[in-house]
Amino acid sequence: MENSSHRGGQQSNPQLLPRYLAPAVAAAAAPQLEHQQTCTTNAMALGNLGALSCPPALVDWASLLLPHSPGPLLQAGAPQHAVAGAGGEVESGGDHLVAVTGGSGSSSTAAGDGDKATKDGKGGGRGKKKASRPRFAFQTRSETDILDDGYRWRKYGQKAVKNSKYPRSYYRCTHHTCNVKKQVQRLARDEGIVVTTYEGVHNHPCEKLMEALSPILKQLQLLSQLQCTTNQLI
DNA sequence: CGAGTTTGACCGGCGC
DNA sequence: GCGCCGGTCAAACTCG
Repeated sequence: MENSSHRGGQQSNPQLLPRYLAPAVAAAAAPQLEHQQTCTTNAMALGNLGALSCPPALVDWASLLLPHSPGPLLQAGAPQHAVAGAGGEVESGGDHLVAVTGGSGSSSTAAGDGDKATKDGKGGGRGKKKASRPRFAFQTRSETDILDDGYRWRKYGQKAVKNSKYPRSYYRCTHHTCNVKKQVQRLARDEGIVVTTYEGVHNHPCEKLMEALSPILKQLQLLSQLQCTTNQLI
């Protein structure tokens, strides 16, 4: 039906340049933002690289490649629209996006960190107990519902949501050891805005990001090696 | 044939 | 206790 645009697991968003970089940053940054914290404008702006005017110079790219690397990913920019709705609500912010996070909020997501515990029959582990996982929501102004954030997602459900003519889609990271989920929903009052909510922390590097950055990292390595040898010669 | 999507059903939480 | 609603499951289906 809808969402058929991302068949094959690859989501595409034509408006993003290195498309996977942008949301990947946001996604990777998500874990850094603990509950009830907010994102910086830059972090959010990264959600739409097409409109990104200043390069994310302060982004610690290397840390992005590490699933759990600590430290600030994005440091620039003053917080713009820090919306902290209780329960991880998302509010319309600037032109592009605004992030919000919240602990567990009203979500009844189960799946603590180890996936469904047991399956007692059909729908066994459903909605066990709310385990508060890091949640991170942001909005993007996009014509396509799906952001290509560099990770591979598998859709496992779609629901019509009350007070919204647009359904909410549920995705899970396809990485076997990773149980990060995300919800995608188009805003009812502004259909140009797509709200993406990430839940959980990827415990693996972003494939596309690695793929894209590896040549650059390689070059950097070579350069530093070269510099070392020249320093020794001098 | 494997991987991913669709979709109806199921289940638990929550408000009344 | 009941009904609503959101989140998840899983069979059926599609696609490469």
